[in-house]
This record gives sequence, structure tokens and C-alpha cells, in this order.
Amino acid sequence: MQKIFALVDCNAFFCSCEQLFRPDLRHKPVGVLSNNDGCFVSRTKELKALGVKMGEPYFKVKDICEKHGVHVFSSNFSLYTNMSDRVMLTLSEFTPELEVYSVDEAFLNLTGFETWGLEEYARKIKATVEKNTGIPVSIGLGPTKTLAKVANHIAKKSDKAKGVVCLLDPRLQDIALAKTEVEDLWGVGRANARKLRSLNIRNAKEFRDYKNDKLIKKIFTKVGLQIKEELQAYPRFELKLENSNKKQINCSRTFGTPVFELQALREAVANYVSSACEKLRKQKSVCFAVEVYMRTSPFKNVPQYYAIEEQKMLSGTSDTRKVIKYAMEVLDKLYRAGYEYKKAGVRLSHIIDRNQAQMSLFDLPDDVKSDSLMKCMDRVNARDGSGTLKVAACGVNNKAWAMNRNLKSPRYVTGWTELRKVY
DNA sequence: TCTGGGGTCCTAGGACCC
DNA sequence: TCTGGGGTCCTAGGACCC
Repeated sequence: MQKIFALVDCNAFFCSCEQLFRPDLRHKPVGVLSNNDGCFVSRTKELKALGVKMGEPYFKVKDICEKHGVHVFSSNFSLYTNMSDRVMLTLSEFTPELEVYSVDEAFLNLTGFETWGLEEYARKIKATVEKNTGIPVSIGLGPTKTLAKVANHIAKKSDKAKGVVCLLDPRLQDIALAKTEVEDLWGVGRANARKLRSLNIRNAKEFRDYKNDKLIKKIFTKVGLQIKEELQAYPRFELKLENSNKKQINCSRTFGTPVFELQALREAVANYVSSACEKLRKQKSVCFAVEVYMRTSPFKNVPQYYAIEEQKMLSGTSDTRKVIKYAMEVLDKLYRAGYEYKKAGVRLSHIIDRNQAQMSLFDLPDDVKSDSLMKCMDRVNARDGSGTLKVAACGVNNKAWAMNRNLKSPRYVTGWTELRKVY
């Protein structure tokens, strides 16, 4: 039986979330900035029309924004993840199999739904999501994930499509692929687009019909060939269903103001470790290694320094205090005085399920006391806001390194409102 | 003045083993 | 001085995604 994939993608997701609580901003140019109010990460179509690009640094287009009365927000991730949960919950009612691909995208398995009238069904999904959550979405349908992506791309751009495009008919695939530039394909980035162009492959149809598979595999690896086959309507990427745990957990931030002192770096890194360990405990895992890095600003004409090192641990842990201890050893070793530090980060890796963690002969695994302390901390922070309870190394005030978020919207969705995830 | 953050997957190459 | 071949595991780095 032919498989059928749908890709549901929220339109200008972060902006749509902000507009929900500011109906006066509907149909206006609105943008959301990255952390530290750095660059644009979400734009309404009205803002795109003003020529503001994705990833554009805010300071470069501030003039244009002020001139056209653009409403600009700092990012408010707790709002976005909360809204994302609601969207995904609604989608889960329409399919037995849902893959949450990112905060604003999901793949649905609609195989065997033909009898319902697929396009009608997709329109019903779209209408229901918008009714339940207020978030507008576009939907692409196809026999493979890659073709569903292409369909979605067209659904977003075309006025005629009214938000839904179905690419199950091979004749429509021909037309759609001929109109799709190779760099707009899912999985084709800058480097591989350049390679394809050098073979005189300009659009997705030319790629799909290219004869030399061996050459594609050689210059573009196995994945390149899989993409090509997906364009030929052979499914190569399946839905990823299991709520899979992260294999590495990062936390890094650019500082609001540059940092010179070791003590300030220690505080910042301790905070990043805390947040990473919280995520680690949430997925009931432990890690065996922590990596720390620090850097100066590559955009600034000052002496540059970048250092990174991993510290392995003798036993798996998710105890914030233990990981901080290891991280501080690395940090102290890497730190050089006299540099203007602009960013630091940590990465937890070698992550395994807590139950599978082997006992070590040389180091004590997390004991019951550690577990209950961490549990208590997580509970309080979930209830009263993150950072209510922390370990002392995180510091308490005077955070020169804290993020600038001057344009943040209020806390619209408050308290402990996490929706149960039972997709 | 002001340029984000968090992930995954693949491959090549080295270390090691028999 | 001569010095195979195949397998596995790990890591660094590249590319890509949203």
C-alpha cells in the first residue's frame, strides 16, 4: 500500500504565539528575536515583505523596523513550548502515528486514510488546530517525507492552495519539483547544493531524474541518495515515533555584557550545568561526560580565545552538584585572564538510561539522598519558576553575564500547565 | 553599543584485536 | 629488515535541520 505522510507546519510560529495575546498585531509586521535580542528567528509575512531576512541581526535593520512600526519581541520560549504542546495534542487526535519533528512541525502518518478524501481531511486538521489553539498552520501531503516537505513549502507560498497541498499525483510532483530549487530541498544545505549545481542539477526534478546514483552517493553520501529516492516516491525516512531520549544535552548562552573574571564565568557555567542536568533528570537519564567551552566574540576586534574540553566521569550521574564540580575543574583549567569572554556553554554526553547505569568501583553512583534532593529541587522550580532553588555555585545576583531580553512579552501562560504528552 | 541555541546523522581515520 | 587483512569501536569534524 502506498504510504501517505502529512507535514503540518505552524506559520511564523513564534510570531503567531505573540499575536494570540495581542490581537491588535494581527496582519501587522511582527518579529521575534533570538536570545539576547540578537537576530530575527521568526517573522510574519508582513515583516518578510519589508525585506527582513531570517537570521538578520536586529541592529542592522532597526531603522527599517522603527520606520514601519514593526513590533519586535524577545523570545519567550516557555510560551512557545506551551503552545506547541497544545498544537501537537490536537494533531494527535487525527492520526495513530505522530512524529513531533520540531517545536513547530509534525509528521503524521495518514496511510490508509484515502477513503476520507485526503485533502478534505487535511483541511479539517488545519481548521481544528486553528480553532483549538489559534495557531495557523500549513499542510503538505506526499508519499514520502521529502515530498510532503516540498508540498508544505508550496502550501505556504501559494495563495491559491489556501494552506494545503497534496503531492500524491505524479503529474503534480513533476510540476512541483521542477519549480523547487535544489537549495530549497529538505536535507540539502549550502555545501551540497553547490555540489549538485556543479553537476548542472538546478532543481529537484533534475535531481530526481539524474542517472548516476553512484556519483550522487560518492559526493553526497548515503543521505543524498536517500533524498533522491524519496523524490522518486520511494519512502526512505520513516516516522520516528518513540519518544526518544536526547543523546546529548547542550546549554550555552551569549552574555548580555562581556565577562572578564573567572568567578563570573564559574557562575554562568554552573547555571548552564543546572539547566542541562534538569533536562537530563526529566528524561530519567544519567551522563558520563561533561564538556565545557568558552569564547570571545568573533565579531569583535579584540584578542580572541576559544577553548573546549571534555571531562569524563567515573560513574553516571544526574546530580547537579557533582556535574558542576567536574565542570568547574575544566573551566579553571581552560580559563585565561585578560580576555573578553562573550559566550560559554556546557554539553552533557555519553547519556544512558538511569536504570542501565552501571555501578562503578571507583566512584559512588547517585545515592538515594542525592535523588530526593534533586527531585525536590525540580519540583519547587517547576511550581515556583525555574531558578527558585539552586546550588550555591550559581550565584545569586549581579549577573553581568545574564541575557538581554528587553522586549519580552508577559507571562501569558502561567504556573504548572504542562500538558500531558500522550501522542 | 548591538550577530542565537539546541539538536541529529554520517564519514574517515585511528586504535586495537585476532 | 621483513611487516596481512578483516573486524569493531571510538572520536573528531562536517553538514544539515529548525
